[in-house]
Amino acid sequence: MIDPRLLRDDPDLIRAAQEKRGLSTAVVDDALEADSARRAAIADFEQLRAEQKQLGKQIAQAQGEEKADLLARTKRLAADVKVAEATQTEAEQHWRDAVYAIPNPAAEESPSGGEEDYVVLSEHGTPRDFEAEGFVPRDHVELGRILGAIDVERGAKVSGSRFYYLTGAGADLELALVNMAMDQARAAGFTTMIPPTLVKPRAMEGTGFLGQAADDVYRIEGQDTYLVGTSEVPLAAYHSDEILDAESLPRRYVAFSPCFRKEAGSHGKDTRGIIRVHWFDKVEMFTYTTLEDAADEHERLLGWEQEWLDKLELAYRVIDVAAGDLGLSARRKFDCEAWVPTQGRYRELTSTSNCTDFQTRRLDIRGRFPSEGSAQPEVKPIATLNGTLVAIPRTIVAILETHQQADGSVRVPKALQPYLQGREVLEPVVPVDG
RNA sequence: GGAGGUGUCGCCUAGCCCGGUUUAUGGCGCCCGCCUGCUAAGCGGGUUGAGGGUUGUGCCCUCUCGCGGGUUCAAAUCCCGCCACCUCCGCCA
Repeated sequence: MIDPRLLRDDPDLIRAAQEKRGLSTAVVDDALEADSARRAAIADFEQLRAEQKQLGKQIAQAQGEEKADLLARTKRLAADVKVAEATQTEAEQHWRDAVYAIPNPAAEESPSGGEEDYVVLSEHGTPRDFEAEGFVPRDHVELGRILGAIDVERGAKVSGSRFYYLTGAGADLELALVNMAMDQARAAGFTTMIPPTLVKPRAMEGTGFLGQAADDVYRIEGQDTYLVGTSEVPLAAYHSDEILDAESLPRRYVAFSPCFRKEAGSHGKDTRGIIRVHWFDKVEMFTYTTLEDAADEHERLLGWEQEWLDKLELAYRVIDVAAGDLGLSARRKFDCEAWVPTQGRYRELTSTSNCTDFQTRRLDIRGRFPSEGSAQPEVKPIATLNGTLVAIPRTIVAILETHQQADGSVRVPKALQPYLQGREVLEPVVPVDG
């Protein structure tokens, strides 16, 4: 959630932020109204409650007639207290709903506008010119078939559309990528994690996935439990209700986990292959740090993503995602998009978001800081950030298509070879045409 | 899944049976000060978090004893439900 004090003190700032995302400012007025209603209700209840407690103390000491008299008075008061408390509870719920509807204001640097209004920050490597090389590139589905690496037909047979099997070299490729990613993160100081991927509503809501993104989330029938779409969820909720010592920051975690997405509203998009699927495995980086350090950490996460893509010898660009295309929690987001030869365009491979204190406020995660001038430490909000290291299917798509050769084989990037039993090339397992 | 037990302000712990000066006891740890040539010991004080009011920035108030209800003038304490952990049994990879 946004800082409620900021909303109260500078609502115009939040209104401007809503407009930058292309959203209505009505929610800001709703929230302001709910806030003053809430505060009035609190003052009301607290006054009555204080009175009740005072009388209660007197009753404990009073005797006889005096006691009976006090009891009669406070009995009426008790009813009022009950009503005031209910009013307060309701007002706080209203307020919470209103404030929760407001997304994290986008960073000043984030471009205004929607999905198409991103800004390209940099380009790396050169897309291969297959025409100059004299052959027509095969797409990843065809390459996956030739290499015995991807089986989408049987995936659909067993689980439905947007499911697949990784087989043989494909499965080997996933394990190699995961191990390589984990090694890189470990070397950078991340703590490796295998988190649970079924979570309670608190974790889902706390990370901002039950708002506008709720349609994309699998819920377990008959249970208040969800399948996560990213390990960001269990990694953020990991420290919920905790106060972290400032000296322990930044805390960096890297997790391997499956991810589940309904892909509601993407009917007909990317129906071929494994670009957009209901389940995939991912290695995700996650950082808890101070608000002051968050922007720098965001750059570092981007740096690790680029290091990763460089090692895979892919051509990619980095974009600054526009405000209207940010998730609920993000203040700023960078996507790394790799060139996919048969699509003739860049596709998102990794993504890193700075969520500042949006998630930590919802999940009650704070930092304990030594305060200047005072002996007592200070408890303050902290920031969370996340970044993909490797989302398996799309990375496999980019590797197969980018490093394919005319005979249907695929060259293995040098850095990946040690993780693939030293293989330099993935060879076809079926006869190849032309 | 069944039976029993436990859950207190960073950690440990008293209080619960028998509701009311409980402003939740004591210890450990941590912080500040005193003492001291230095360190330790000793002595004194402080130390959950959230929210509201006031702007006198220091003070006042409310909430917080696993969570949620209930009883009562009043709940850590009594009642109901839930959750987590421990022990035993059952089942299971």
